Amino acid sequence: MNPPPATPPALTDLLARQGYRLTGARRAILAVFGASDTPLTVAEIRTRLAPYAADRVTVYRTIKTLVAAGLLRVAGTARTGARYGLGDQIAGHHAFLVCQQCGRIDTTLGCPLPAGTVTRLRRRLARAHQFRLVDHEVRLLGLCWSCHA
Amino acid sequence: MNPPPATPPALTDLLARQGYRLTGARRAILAVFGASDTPLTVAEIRTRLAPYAADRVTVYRTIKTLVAAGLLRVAGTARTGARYGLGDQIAGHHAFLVCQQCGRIDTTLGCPLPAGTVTRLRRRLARAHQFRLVDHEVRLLGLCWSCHA
DNA sequence: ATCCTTGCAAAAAGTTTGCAATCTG
DNA sequence: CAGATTGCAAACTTTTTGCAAGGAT
Repeated sequence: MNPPPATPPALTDLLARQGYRLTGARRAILAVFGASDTPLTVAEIRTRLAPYAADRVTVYRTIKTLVAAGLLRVAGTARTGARYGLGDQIAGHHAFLVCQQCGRIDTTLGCPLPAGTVTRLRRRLARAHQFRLVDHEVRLLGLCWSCHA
Repeated sequence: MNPPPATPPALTDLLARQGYRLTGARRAILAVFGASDTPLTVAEIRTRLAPYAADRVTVYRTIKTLVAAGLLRVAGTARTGARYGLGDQIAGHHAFLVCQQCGRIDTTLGCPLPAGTVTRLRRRLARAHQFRLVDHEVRLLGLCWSCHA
C-alpha cells in the first residue's frame, strides 16, 4: 500500500486505543470518511482512495473492522451497495436525508426526535413487544435540492 | 403455476383497479404477505409459497411490480437479502423493530413520533437543507425477545 | 520475531436480463 | 387474440473466504 494521507488523529487514536493496528489502508480509508459529509459505498471509497489505492477486498475487510470498532456505521443498504458513514460517537447522533430520486444520502445535524421520545419508546417497547431498544435510525425520504428544481 | 390460495380481496382489488392482471403468482404472493405480520425476504416468500411454488425470478419481478403498485414497500436490506412488507396504505404507518442479532424485523402498531414532529421537521428541512420531505421511516434497533433471553 | 493485515484468485449470495412458452382480460 | 406474465438459463454485482506474502508493534 502507498504512503497514507493525512488522517484525523481523533480517528486513528480511537482505533489505536482499542488495540487495532494503524495500517496504511485504515489510515487512508479513515481519511476518506473524515473528508466526506455523506455516507459512501465501497466503490465510492475506492474512487476517493485515488493514489492510495487499496484492493476491493481490503476495503470490505477494513470497513468491517471499523464498524466493529465503532468508528463507522451502516448508513443504508441498496442493491447498488451498502453505504457507510462515521458512527454516532464521532459525527454526533443524526438522521439520514435520503433523496428518493437520485439516491443521495445526507445527514442532519442532530437527532430530529423531541427530547424524551426515545426514553418513552424504550419503556413502551419493553412492555408491549419484549424488545430491548438499543439504537434508532430516522430516515427522512424526499427530494434533495438538485432534484426538485 | 398451481391454483392460487385465498388472497385478501382488499389486496387483489387494489391491483386490479390499477390495471394489473390478477395472475396466480401475484395472488399467491399477496396471500403470503396477507398472512404474515413481519417483512419477508425473497427466500422466505418462496418457502411460504409452498405448494404454489413460483420461480425465484418470478418472485423478484412480482415484488417489483407490487412495490410499484404501492402494495409492498422495502422494509430493510441486509446481506441476507432485502425484506418486503405490506405498504403503509394497507398496513398503516408504522416503524420497524429490527433485531440486531437475528435480523428479524417486526412492525410497531403506529408511528412512534409524537404528533407535530413531522410537520415541524418538514419546515426545518426545507429551510436548512432545501430538502422536500415526503415520507419518513423509523427503524428501532435492538434485541428481540428470543435474542435477549 | 510474531501474528495481524493485505492482495490475489476464486467462490458464494442476491438480483437482473433475454427469450420462448403460457396465461389473462 | 393481443399483449402481459412466467419459467428457465445465464449473466451481473456485491460480498465473502482461502492462502501466501507483506507490514505493524
